[in-house]
Amino acid sequence: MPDPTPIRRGPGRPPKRIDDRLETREALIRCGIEVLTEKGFTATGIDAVLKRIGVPKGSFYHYFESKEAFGLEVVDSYAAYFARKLDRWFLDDSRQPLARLAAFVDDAKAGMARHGFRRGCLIGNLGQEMSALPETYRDRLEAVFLDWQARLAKCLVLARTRGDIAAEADCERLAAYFWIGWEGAVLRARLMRSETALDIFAQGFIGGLPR
Amino acid sequence: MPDPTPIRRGPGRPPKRIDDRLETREALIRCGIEVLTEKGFTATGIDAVLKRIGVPKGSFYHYFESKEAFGLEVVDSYAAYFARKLDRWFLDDSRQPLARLAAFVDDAKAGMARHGFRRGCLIGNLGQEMSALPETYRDRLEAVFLDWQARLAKCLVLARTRGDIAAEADCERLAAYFWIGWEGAVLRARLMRSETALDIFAQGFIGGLPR
DNA sequence: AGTTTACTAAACGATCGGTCTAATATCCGG
DNA sequence: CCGGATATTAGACCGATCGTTTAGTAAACT
Repeated sequence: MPDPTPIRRGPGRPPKRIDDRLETREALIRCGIEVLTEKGFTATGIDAVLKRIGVPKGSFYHYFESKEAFGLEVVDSYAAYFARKLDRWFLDDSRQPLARLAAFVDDAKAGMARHGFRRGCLIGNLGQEMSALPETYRDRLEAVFLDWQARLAKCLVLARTRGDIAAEADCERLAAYFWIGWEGAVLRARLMRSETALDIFAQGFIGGLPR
Repeated sequence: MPDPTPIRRGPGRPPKRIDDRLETREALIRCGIEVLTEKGFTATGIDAVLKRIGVPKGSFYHYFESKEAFGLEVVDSYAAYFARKLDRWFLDDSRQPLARLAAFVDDAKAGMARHGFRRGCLIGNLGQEMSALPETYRDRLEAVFLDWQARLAKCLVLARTRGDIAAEADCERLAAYFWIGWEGAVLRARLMRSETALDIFAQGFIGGLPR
C-alpha cells in the first residue's frame, strides 16, 4: 500500500511533522538492512538505498555521518531485530528446547524462500567482507555472534537439564558450533537457491548433539 | 625467493620462450587467487592485481577478455589447486580415514594463520558475493563444492567400511554437511583472526559423526 | 524581521572496468 | 639480412559510479 501521507521533498526546511526526521532515518536503516543483507556493504552504493526510499542523495549526509556510520547503525538495528526473533523462538515455552531450535530453522528457511534466496545473513555478509571494511566493524560483528551464541546456549542448557542432550555437554561450545556452521549454511543456501543446505546443516547439527 | 628468471617487461614483442605467454598469464591468475581469496571479487580492482605483478593495465585485456572471464579462470585454477590439496590429505594411506580429515583441518589452520587470517576460501567468498556477480559464476562455484563433497565422501566411506563410523551413515550427506559448515568456520576464523572457529567446527563435526 | 534549522541540488574528485592508439621489439618468410 | 606480421607494452582516455562536500533554499522559531 502507498504511504498515505507522502513526505514532501524539495529544497528548504520541510513543514513540521514531529516524527518526520526519525521516520526518514529509520526508513533508510530498514532499507539498508534489506539491501545489505542481499548485496553486502561494498557492493552496495548509498544511491541504491536512497533511491528506494525516494530520498535524494544530498540528504544522506544530513542523516548519517558517513557510509561507515550508516552501516554500523544498520548492523545494530539488524542485531536487535534478530535478537527479538531468537527470543521469540528460543524462549517459546510451548515447545521443547530442541524443537525451538528446529522451529527457528524452519522460520529461517521460510524467510529465505520468501525472498527467493537472495538475502542472507547481514552479519555473515559483512563478516566475509571484513578485509574490505573499516576495522571498526570487526568487534561489533563478533559481539553480535556472541550474543546469538549466548541465547542459543541458554536454550541448550534447558535441553540438557531435561536430559535431551548429554549431561556433560558443553552448551556454550555447542552454541558456538551452531552459529559457525549456520553462516556457512546460509551462504550455501543462497548459492544454491534452495533450502537444502539449511536442512542438511540443521539435521546434521541436531542429529550430532551428544546424547 | 626472487624469481631467478624475471620476465622482461618493456614494449615490443618479448623474446621467444615457449611458456612466456603462459608465465605472465599464470602469474596474473596466481596473484588473482591470492587477492580474491583475501578481498573477494567486487572489492578487488584489476589494478590491484596488475600492480603486484608489474603488468600494465593495457596488457590485461590482451590476456583476458574481461574481469568476469579472469575471475572464472581464477576460480578454475583455485579449484584445481584445492583438489590436489584434498587428494594429498584424503588419499594419504599412511593415516586412518578420519585422521586424514583432521590432518586437512590442521593444514588449513596453519595456512590461515600463516596469512594472518586475512585469506579465506575463494569459493566461499565468491559464493557470498553471488548477488553482485555475473550469474555465470553460480553453477561453477556450486560444481566446485560438489567436487569437494565427492572427494570427502570417498574418505568417509573408507571410514565406514573400517567401522569408524556407523554402517548406516550417509557419507554423501555427511560430506555435504562438512563443507556447508566449513565455509562458515572459515568466515568466522577470518573475522576473529583465530583458529578457534576452525577447531570448534572440526571437533564438533568429527565428534558428532554417527558411531 | 531575522536567525536558526532541516533539507536538498549540484558538483567534486577518486576510482572503476574497459578501450584505444602508438610505439617497439621480436619472429619468420624470403 | 631484409621486411612485413605479430606479440606485447605503455598509458592516455572514456563514461559510469562511488562516497563526500558545499552552497543554498524554505520553513520554523524567536
